[in-house]
Amino acid sequence: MDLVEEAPYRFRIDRHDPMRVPGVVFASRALLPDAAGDQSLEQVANVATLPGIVGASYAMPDVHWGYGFPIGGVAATDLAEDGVVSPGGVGFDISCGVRLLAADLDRAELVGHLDAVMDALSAATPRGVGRGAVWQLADRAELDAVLRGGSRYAVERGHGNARDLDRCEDYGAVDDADPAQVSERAVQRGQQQVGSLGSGNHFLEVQAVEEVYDAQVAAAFGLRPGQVCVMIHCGSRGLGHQICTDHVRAMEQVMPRYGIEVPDRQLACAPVSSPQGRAYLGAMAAAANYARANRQVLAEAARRVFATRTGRSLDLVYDVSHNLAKIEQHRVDGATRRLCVHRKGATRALPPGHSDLPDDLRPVGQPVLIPGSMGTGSYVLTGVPGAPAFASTCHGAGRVQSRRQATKAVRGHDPRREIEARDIAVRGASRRGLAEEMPAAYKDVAAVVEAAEGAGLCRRVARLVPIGVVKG
DNA sequence: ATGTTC
Repeated sequence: MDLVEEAPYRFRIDRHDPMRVPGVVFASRALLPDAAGDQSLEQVANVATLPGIVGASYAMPDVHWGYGFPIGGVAATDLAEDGVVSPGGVGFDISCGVRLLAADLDRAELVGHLDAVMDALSAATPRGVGRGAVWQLADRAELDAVLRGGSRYAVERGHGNARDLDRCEDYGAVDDADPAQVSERAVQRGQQQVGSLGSGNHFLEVQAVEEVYDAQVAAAFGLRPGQVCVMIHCGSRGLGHQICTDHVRAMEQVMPRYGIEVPDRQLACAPVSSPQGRAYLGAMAAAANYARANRQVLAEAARRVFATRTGRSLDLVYDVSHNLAKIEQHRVDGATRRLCVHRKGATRALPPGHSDLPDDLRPVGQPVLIPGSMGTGSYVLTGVPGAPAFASTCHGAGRVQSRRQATKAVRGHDPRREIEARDIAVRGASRRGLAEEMPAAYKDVAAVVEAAEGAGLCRRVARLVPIGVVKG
């Protein structure tokens, strides 16, 4: 793959047939994927062949190999040019994302309570593959209410407060969810998982604000040095996974009908305006709302723990997804166009002044939440004006080892002890689960964030360090 | 990521 370094932290893959647009990779040279074990740059080029794609096929600094599209990829298609939507451009974990809560508590005040808080969070957070959830939905009708209403419905049912919704992307729910496009099997998988963490890289962490880069913006976000926070990273569980599976299959079957050819069958797609495109977007929106409700009720469970064990509250800083496609308006070549923006392992990063931000955040921009690898720290960023890639930035550290490689790499090591040796309390997680998530399996999140900022995608606001982690 | 291979 030929890369042209066209600016600091910016490489170009020149357009060649059948690409419709170039590829653009935002990264330092050191962060570029290793071609030997990772074909994500070929995937960037493959995505550039999609009908209706505009600008470029973009990759964030944490890019790595994924299903069809790279994880860390951003691609926008023009609705007026028969642009397509592709489930592979969203990923299996639809609306997987991050929620950050800030405690009215300083790190020093938590010291004596940490074990009790961690034990209580562990008990209050259903996790791992399979069942167990905070919220027992009454019936299918209530699941449909979750699919339509997301965090708004959760709050309506007592899981949180009205102010929470101002601090959620889309005020807690996306429009146009269509539960009728969610298969019976997806419904069955989703019925008993609202309020569950899942496994893999999903976690609930107690963290502390270690460093503030912009005091004014941090204060507007509700963050101060030394403050205790809770970060939750999870998604739409089996429901989102099943929806992705179902709609990839449906699109594979109809692509010839639309005359669409793609270089990888995992790029299955259909025009946004087609019945299959609309069906996917309706089901995807339902899964997005499910994921938001999931994070809302997990956060509420964490709040109850903090109230009981410390007497302190947890205020929502923000909740944002990093696996989603959205219909958005952007300026392209001097004209405003309606685009289907796919962000897969990429986070929306609205700049200051954006009309979709609530009043108190509009002057400073959207909080962007970046979880690091386990035990290494996380970042809070904000959007910047005039950024490339349709107001998007990175989503995390990004894998450099496959799960299999990571499992092999810990032979002869004790992963739990190595995390605890960093003064981080660990609750839950199998040996293999920890092995797959060890820092060595990931890029350095600090380098990823430096590259994202250097490329003009976002700006650093604060860095958080882990105190305790609850894992599946 | 995932009732970790319909």
